[in-house]
Amino acid sequence: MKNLQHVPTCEECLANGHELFKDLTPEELEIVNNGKGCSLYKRGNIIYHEGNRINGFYCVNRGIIKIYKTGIDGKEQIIRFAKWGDIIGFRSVLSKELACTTAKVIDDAILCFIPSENLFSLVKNNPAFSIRLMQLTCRELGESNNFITDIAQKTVRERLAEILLLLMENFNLDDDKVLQISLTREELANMVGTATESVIRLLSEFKSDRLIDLHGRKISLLDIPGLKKIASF
Amino acid sequence: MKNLQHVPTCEECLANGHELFKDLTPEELEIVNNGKGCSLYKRGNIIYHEGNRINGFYCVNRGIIKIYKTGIDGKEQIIRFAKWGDIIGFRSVLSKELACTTAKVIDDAILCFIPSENLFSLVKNNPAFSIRLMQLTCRELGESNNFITDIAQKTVRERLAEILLLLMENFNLDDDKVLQISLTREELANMVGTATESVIRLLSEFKSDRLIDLHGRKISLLDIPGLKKIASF
DNA sequence: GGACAAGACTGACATTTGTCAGGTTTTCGT
DNA sequence: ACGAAAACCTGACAAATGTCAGTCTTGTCC
Repeated sequence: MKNLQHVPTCEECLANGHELFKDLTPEELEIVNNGKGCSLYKRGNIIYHEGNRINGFYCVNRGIIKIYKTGIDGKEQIIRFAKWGDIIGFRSVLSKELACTTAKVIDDAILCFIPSENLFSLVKNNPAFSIRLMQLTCRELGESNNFITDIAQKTVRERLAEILLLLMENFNLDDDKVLQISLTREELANMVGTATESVIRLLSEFKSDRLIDLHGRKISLLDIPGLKKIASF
Repeated sequence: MKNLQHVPTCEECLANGHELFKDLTPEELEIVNNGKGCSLYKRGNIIYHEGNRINGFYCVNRGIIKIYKTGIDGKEQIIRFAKWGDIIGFRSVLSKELACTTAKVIDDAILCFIPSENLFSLVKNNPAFSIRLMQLTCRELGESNNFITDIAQKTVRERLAEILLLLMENFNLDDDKVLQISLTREELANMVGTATESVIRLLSEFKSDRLIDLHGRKISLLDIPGLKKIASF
């Protein structure tokens, strides 16, 4: 990957509200900052592959990454997205397993790689960091439990409405109510866990019911309460 | 819950191969052991309810607990089981969230409750414990990713075969190849994420294909390779 | 700007799975 | 051991969703 002209620093992210390293001493922060490697990734680049060993974790400085698992016949199941302030790759490092997901860039991104020795060193020397990291991991585990239950029990229609609302919460709408993340219909289907055509049909239906508007890949959410009702919140 | 005549000790579990407290000093182990409360739970007892605050976590000393989330119309989605050596309830403690699951006893159980102050104290003072707990949590997160992908992509038939094999791995077969966990058809359906009748029909089909045998609630796995083939391992 | 590939859309039809209803068997508690 | 409730089973039918094929539109690259 290309190297950067402006290398992001941990201090900048901290100043912008990044939380993971909030409890680090200045010395610890300097060690992490000096030990990291930051790279620019273009849309479509793979950060790490399912099945590979990862020797560190990544902080997302800009852009959007999709984290997915490849199932039957190579079909993707998107597990989640990562954006500024999120970290990826730590699960396999800490569990001492191979990566069980692939991370792919969907909006041009900058990621900072932090070697696993630095991660383990922080866990060993800074209990406040450990607690914060565990909090993050356990929240992700709770989200997974919700995800499992939704996929198992909700209809595709309910799920699509819910996914649109979750995307709104995570990535916001602009002034025209357009979702600030651009996904193919296939990617939406890979989040819902259904066939691409099912998503296309339901989006058309939502459009004709005036719940959303569609312009190419752009999706405007016109009726949030209506979508919430369908999503069975 | 009833109190016990024989109170299990942490030392006994350690001697039997329990791993979570493996890195504790003798002093730390004594504090945990003295601070815990052990109770007997009968089949059907609830250990903790979804939505409640939990002020500690539980070590399972004997018996089997099902961990489930309640979805639409009160339908359960079983997330996993816990048996001897497993811990439950730590996720909500560490994430500082309410419990997102319910834990219910399916085989009479003994559980030891460890207060959250002791958990946080260990994390603060024993980095090896922290690393071990994080490893455990991250492995569970990896399993969740698999679960999500399977539910989304596999047919109910594939999933049922897979669930039977997972139950075999976790709870073993006896000499007659009978699964050593007793579940209703509804519970199996709540693991697969499908209707009870679908499970019943598929079990009948597996039986007539000589993959399994059924005697009341007892399920014998007769053809492991056949089940693995169906499960798309 | 043009060409081509990828993605989006639609309809027809097939398959899978769920719901409902009724009857049978097993489990559980006394 | 008995009775009641829970669980299991089965068939018919409905609903949801997937697959396939063909056409149209958008995005990307030169």
